[in-house]
Amino acid sequence: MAPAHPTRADQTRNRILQAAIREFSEHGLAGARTSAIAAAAQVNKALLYYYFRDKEALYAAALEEVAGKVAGDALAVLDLDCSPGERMLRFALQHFDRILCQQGFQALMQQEMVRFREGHSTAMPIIAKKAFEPMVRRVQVIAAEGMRIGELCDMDWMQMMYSALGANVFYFLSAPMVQLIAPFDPLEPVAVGARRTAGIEFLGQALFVDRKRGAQIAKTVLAAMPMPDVARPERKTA
Amino acid sequence: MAPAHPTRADQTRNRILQAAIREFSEHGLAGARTSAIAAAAQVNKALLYYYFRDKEALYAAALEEVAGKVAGDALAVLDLDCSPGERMLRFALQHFDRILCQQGFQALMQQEMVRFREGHSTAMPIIAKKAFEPMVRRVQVIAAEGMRIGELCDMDWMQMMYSALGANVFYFLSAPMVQLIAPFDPLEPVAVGARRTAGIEFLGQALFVDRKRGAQIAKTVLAAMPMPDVARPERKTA
DNA sequence: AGCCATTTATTAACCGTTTAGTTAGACTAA
DNA sequence: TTAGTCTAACTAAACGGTTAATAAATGGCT
Repeated sequence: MAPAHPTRADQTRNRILQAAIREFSEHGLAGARTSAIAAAAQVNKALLYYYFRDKEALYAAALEEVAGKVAGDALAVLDLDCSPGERMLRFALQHFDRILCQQGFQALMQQEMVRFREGHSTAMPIIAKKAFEPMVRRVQVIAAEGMRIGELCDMDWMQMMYSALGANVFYFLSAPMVQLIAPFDPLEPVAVGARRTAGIEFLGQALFVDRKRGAQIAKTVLAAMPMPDVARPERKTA
Repeated sequence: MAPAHPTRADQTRNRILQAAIREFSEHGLAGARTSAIAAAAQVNKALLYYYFRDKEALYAAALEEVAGKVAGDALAVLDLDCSPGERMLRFALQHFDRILCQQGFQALMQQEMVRFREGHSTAMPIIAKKAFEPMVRRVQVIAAEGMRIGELCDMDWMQMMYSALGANVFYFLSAPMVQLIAPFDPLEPVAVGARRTAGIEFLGQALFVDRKRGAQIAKTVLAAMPMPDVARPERKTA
């Protein structure tokens, strides 16, 4: 995958891909401009068509790039050596941090889900099978294990996923709207940190048979996984 | 607002608006075609510009139309005459049913949130203030009341909202992907019904101080609010 | 009621710009 | 030299938006 000697061409191709991820996540497939991608990658527009068949192929490649990275990270967390409940909380927290750090990815996926529901989209099936299916399968066995040993409440494992991840997605999804009607900025580090803590503590209360134990594990996980610096100064008004 | 005699012009304008809601929710602002909207509304393209300044103004009008309806429905539920905890569960359930019935609205909002985060969008501030702020405020006082009387767990009320609504949004948002990797279709009525029940029962367990009472109320609410028929046969392959 | 003047609603045809995509050829490192 | 990269210049089509002309209401006046 990653060659020892990234040739000049490889670097160029990658510059294009990174620029594409940015442009597509900000404007969607239809809204993205190929000329903008070329400019951001500092190449001629024709070069996009040298490396990728057309706009849609470039879009699919961008999607695949981010999805692969995400699934890899997630699987690593799910295979840690600790109790199923703790792995679940770690999984949820990592999910939160990923959205926090790579909001581009999240925007990309959201738009693609809408697009796919309408019947367009060809990339989804591929990344679903390749990246997300293994991850979801893993969560399923962990949830089952946690219930079997009496650590986690007996409930549908999918329900557990929806509870664990839904609030994360929704927090960032609704942030722009909350910014407008709340007296604070939900994307400010202090607010993000509070929400991050609250989310995990909530899962500790909601998922575990023993709420005391849930609170304990939540504390452990939060201590073990400090909030990453989000090095994005946001240039909205520019 | 709604005149006793909707004139011919009013009907036309409304046809355009409905067509716009559909087209924009399926393709986004950039992807939507004004000619497609005109065709769907069975009018000449120039009529769009007779009733609305430009494409973006039409988009804003479509957004405002759906947001207004949503907020109205939600406020009605929040003012029912029952305990704060029950109102919260009813609110969450109605939120679920709304997404189920009006998936177009949800797609529209999601895309707009992404768009707004990137700095574009002019419609968001208006619909935020007019439609969503009153709703959120109402939830806040209900949550506070529920905690004060010892019915609901003591937690940040925003956290409560994120938990209650996040899973709903996430369920439908992720449905296209789940369709690809799960052995069942999450949008099939039986799956939707199961998830609907599970979500409310989960909140009954997670939000209430007394889990028994939470389960009881969840059962009551589910009985009082039967799942609506979703009269959308889906024509994806067409 | 019936007729005309004025406004409102609607359309066919068109225009300028933007956009994805192409071509023909130049540069560069082995 | 030559295969692999890369670009300036171009094209054809699509798109948002306009215009000028027409059809349908509306409201007064007799």
